[in-house]
Amino acid sequence: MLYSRPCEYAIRTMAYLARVGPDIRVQVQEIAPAEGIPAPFLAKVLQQLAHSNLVNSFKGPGGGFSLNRPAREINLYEIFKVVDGVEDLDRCAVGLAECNDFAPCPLHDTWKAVRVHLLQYLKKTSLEEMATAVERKKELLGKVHAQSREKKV
Amino acid sequence: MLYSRPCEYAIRTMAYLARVGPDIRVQVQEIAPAEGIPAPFLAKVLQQLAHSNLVNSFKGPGGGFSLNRPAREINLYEIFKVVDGVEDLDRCAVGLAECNDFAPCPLHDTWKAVRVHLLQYLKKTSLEEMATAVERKKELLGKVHAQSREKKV
DNA sequence: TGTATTTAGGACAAAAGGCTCTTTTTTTCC
DNA sequence: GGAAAAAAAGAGCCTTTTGTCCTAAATACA
Repeated sequence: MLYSRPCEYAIRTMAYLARVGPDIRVQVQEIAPAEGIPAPFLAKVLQQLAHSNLVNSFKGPGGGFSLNRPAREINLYEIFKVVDGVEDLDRCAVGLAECNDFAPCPLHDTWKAVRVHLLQYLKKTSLEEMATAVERKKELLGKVHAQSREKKV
Repeated sequence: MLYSRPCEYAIRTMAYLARVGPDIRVQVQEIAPAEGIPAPFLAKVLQQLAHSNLVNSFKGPGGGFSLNRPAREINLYEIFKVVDGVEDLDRCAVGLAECNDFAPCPLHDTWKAVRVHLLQYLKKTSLEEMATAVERKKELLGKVHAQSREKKV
């Protein structure tokens, strides 16, 4: 509805990385089953995130992915922009060609307001907040996975 | 972004029918080029609208499609509901499973507000308003087509 | 009654999105 | 240096969406 499947996967995966902590390398094989995402497909998404410097990737034994910056400094809008692009949001909500502020469609102002609202929210919501919220939710749902990891730099 | 292509076509086509007036039969062959919609595909969409009793269809010479009710009494939500269905709107905006008011995702409240906002707008915007707005827009853009038609009942 | 016109409806085609598989490259560790 | 581990890269498949085509049915009108 709001964004594509790869983008949804990207957000959830980055929230996962945020939860395990900075500089912790996590492999596709761990994230995919934990988040219920097809592993080979997730690999593609992570590749894209790595190209955009949202995550770091490390090959070889002990390799994996980690956040490039602290979760606090990454907002959802960045992820959205990288994966889905932002062009569609400028389309007229009812698909009328050449819809703009000068010659608006009946939905124009409403849609514009909605759009601005959403974008602002995406921009001001950090991955850290997102991760916290997800964690809280999992606790509520009784789905806590205890996992131990080794810290690397 | 907001809704599917068939739905976009449906709204534009019904606005077209609203503009030509009640009880005027218009053929696919007229609407399609005027609105830049592939004719065979539009025929399908109109079929669907006819099944849902949003438009009347008439076969044979002098046939075509017309609105079933006055444009003032049709709102955009009805069209949206018939063509796209309304189920997707209930999904979590960030695709988190089991997102609900009890265990919300960070976007939950925002997305919910956006959704309500949009639905209300679709419900309160009539096809008549839509048609008027489109007409005004076309005038502004200097795209006025003069057309004469014969009125039938 | 016959013919032209127009929608109805089913089957098919193309494009896009989502997903998989295999091979290559890089890295670690022995 | 060699073996194993992990991501990178690219080719290919499946499903959904979008769009096309063809034949049948209904209607108006001569």
